[in-house]
Amino acid sequence: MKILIVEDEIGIANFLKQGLEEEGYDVLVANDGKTGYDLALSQKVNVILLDWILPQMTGIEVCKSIRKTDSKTPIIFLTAKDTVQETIEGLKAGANDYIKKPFSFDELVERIKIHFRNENENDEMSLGNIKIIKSKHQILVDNQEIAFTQREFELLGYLIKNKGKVCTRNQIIEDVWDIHFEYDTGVIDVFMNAIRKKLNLNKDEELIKTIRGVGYIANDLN
Amino acid sequence: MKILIVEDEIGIANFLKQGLEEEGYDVLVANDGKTGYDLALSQKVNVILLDWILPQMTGIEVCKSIRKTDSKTPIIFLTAKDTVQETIEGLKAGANDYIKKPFSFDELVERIKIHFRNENENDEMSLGNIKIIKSKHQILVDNQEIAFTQREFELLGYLIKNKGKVCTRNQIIEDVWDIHFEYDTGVIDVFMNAIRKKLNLNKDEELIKTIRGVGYIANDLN
DNA sequence: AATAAATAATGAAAATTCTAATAGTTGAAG
DNA sequence: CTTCAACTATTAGAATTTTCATTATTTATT
Repeated sequence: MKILIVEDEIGIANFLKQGLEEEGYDVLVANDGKTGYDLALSQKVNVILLDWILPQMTGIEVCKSIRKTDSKTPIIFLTAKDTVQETIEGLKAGANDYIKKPFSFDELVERIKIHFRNENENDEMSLGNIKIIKSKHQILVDNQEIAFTQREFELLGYLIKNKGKVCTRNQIIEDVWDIHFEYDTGVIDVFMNAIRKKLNLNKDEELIKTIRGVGYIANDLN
Repeated sequence: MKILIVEDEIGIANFLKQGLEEEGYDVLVANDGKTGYDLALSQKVNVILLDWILPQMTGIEVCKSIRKTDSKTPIIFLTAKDTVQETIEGLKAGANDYIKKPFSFDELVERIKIHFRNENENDEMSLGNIKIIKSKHQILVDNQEIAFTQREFELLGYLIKNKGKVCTRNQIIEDVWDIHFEYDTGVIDVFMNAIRKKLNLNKDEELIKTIRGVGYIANDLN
């Protein structure tokens, strides 16, 4: 998890860098707007902390320029410009949050974490003797790898991520198939069948259960 | 775009409701925590504005309960509890933003818009004589519909959404194929070929160009 | 200008995904 | 306890997606 700090006051930059490194983040510092802009586009950065008043390019300019090519990376303004007008200008430039100096470091950390919540989704998850490793695209049953296709992998991953909760067919179509228009299909059942076959589960086993009229649920048996 | 307001002070709730409706949002109001929680789960809401002090369930309880089953819908605390401690508690409960009363209505609107940026992606887009309508899953060339498969549709849509910018093969695999693990493939080229055939474009036409060594770009010709 | 090396386009076969039809189950109503 | 209706599982075949090999094109080098 890499954070880019764009801040010209060395003292503040160092204070932030040290604090965030203690929190376990990789930190990159740029002391002027132009360098910040270049780093934002060239490095894979997860969050950008941006001052407003900077040499070379202002924070607003940096923010707008980044947004021209990258609409996703979260940008947090961190500035002494504290009027409502300025806050709105910063947000309109494409920022995701706007924190006024002086700020609480703990609150900053918490506001940074908001943007990591999704990326933090566990790379490794397990359900009974099944283990799933997203980054390697692997599924192990009793430490033995079993080949899963893309869709099978995603569907099983989704059920395990939500283990203990019922996943409705609608939720599955939305979240796994990413289909947001009206669509009537029986494809989920077909894939559940394929997954159960590969895992050697028959349909009355507790590990993955059918909830009649609703959907499916994965259960850790403790 | 539907906003749920969970607020027990009728005056504030009405003020917010009216203001947000003028901004063009659909607004739903709950006057106590329990009702708010029920509505949040039963209705398809895009953003939730949450007060802290509420009858039945506190905002914190509502927030935590929603997050148990719904980890996505943005929750914005809107409260008079203004200490750093409380802000952090609110954010840790799963909120996405924390605005202290009294607040500027304009700033609230701007902070709400942050969460709509992604969903606001244009339903209709065009490139030259090509028109794409996401909600209907349609592609029209000179007002004549042409059948596209799912992947073809998504890839062309991605290029048009980013028209004027080069899309690298890596970006395309990440954003269109949603593949985040190491993966070497030539599948993009195959689909570009299929798309060009359907659109009757040969490879040196300006509308969709190959950028050698990088990827592809869609260009509006003006 | 000729050649080689790298990259892209293309076609066809393989694999996956999806549809649609059939068989099997479940649970409610009588 | 049966019967029926609604839902789920399973299968096979159709459509889409992906891989892989071949051909074509571009760029750099001689």
